[in-house]
Amino acid sequence: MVFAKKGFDSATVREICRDADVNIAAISYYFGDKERLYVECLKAAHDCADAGPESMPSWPDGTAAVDKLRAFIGIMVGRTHAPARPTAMQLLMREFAHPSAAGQEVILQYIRPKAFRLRDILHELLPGADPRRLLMTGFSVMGQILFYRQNRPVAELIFDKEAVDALDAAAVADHVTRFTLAALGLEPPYPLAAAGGSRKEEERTPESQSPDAPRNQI
Amino acid sequence: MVFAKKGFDSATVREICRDADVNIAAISYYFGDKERLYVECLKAAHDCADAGPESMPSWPDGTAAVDKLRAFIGIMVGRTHAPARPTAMQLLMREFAHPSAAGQEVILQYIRPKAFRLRDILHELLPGADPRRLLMTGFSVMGQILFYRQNRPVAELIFDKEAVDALDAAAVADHVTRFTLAALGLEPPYPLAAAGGSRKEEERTPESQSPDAPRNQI
DNA sequence: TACCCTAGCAAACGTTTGTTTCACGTCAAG
DNA sequence: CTTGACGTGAAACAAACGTTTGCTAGGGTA
Repeated sequence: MVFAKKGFDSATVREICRDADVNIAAISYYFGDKERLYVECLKAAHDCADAGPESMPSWPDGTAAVDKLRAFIGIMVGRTHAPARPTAMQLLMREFAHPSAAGQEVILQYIRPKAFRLRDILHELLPGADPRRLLMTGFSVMGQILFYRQNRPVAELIFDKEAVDALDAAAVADHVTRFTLAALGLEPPYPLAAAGGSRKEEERTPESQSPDAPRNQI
Repeated sequence: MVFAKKGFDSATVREICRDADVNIAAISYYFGDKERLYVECLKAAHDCADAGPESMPSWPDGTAAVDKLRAFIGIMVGRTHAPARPTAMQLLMREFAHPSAAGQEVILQYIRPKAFRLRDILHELLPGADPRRLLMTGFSVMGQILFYRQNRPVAELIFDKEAVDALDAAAVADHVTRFTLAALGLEPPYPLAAAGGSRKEEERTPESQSPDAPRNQI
């Protein structure tokens, strides 16, 4: 998708049509104009990013809050770090950074439930925390997760590209989970737990988490 | 600056010149073309963002690593959260998210020293940690800090705008510092240290408390 | 056959883009 | 006073933009 790579303004209808092998007039015919095509792309991207092998599960009643947080982080890292549809996620993230009036609603619909889900988990985890701290704690979790998507190009420039690329979804999810749980006092401090050497390097998940997923362009 | 608000492609030379009260031909006369003007803007933004009342200090020899981290976080939060030159920081962050070939060098020059500084501090703080974990820990710190700049629009959409705006630089810096130090086991766990007594259960959770409601279509 | 409607295409539309041109004003040096 | 370099503003430029137009098939209906 050209919109995902270049953004709304930089993407031209001619390039989009050349890429999709359709005639220029088709955009006007089917969508009306460029902006309405963009909105439809956003909706499609939202549907793509939201669907997947694992949606946000509704846990069994007895699930411990810590496990919920663990699962939440794992899913969110998987979604953003190695999404089934990279271009769809890229398009959403672009709107994320610079929301346009067109995509505001779509973004809200996509993000809001997850934000509330995280806050509910944290609230269950820290019953006594005031809302302000709850909010910032959620931001700390999401900030860690989103960093790898939003700042990866810069990180690869500054450090070794290979070292950054070696951080796969499983490693990142594990790190963020431990870091967060340790910060909340729900697990031993991070470096001490790691110094024991119990951490196995072999448990990385195979990167093809959905080998049969249709990978067509939006 | 029009570039900061709209990005390179969306900003037109006519709007830039109208905004700056100069003639269109002046751009060609002084800079050559639009792109070289953009590079000069980036350099100027870098100079603006780097200068300030407190540059990155060189601490006295005896400074404890914890205090260095505290100061680092405080400075970075202050720079990104309430920068002296908002538009300059906005322009840098735009390049940050979508680096162009033009601005790559400028960005590297601006960010790289700070990244290494943070890693040195963390290395001093955690002598035994392997590089991989050191890297991710630095990302966790920077992710928390950058979240408030890169995702503020979305956060304001999802939660109360006032609640998000109430998180000033000092509060964010304090939170990130405590969260990080607790995660590293260098301070007591965060919620315990903070649980002074604000035990208010009647916080405003806007109707998000429907655990298995069908509206949750994630 | 005659008619209508939809889908799709090439070409052209008017506008806006970044850039260039050129005449004019300024001012210090010769 | 003349000269020439410098800076500036209005206009013009080709190219590219999003959008519209007019036309051609093709299939269903009466």
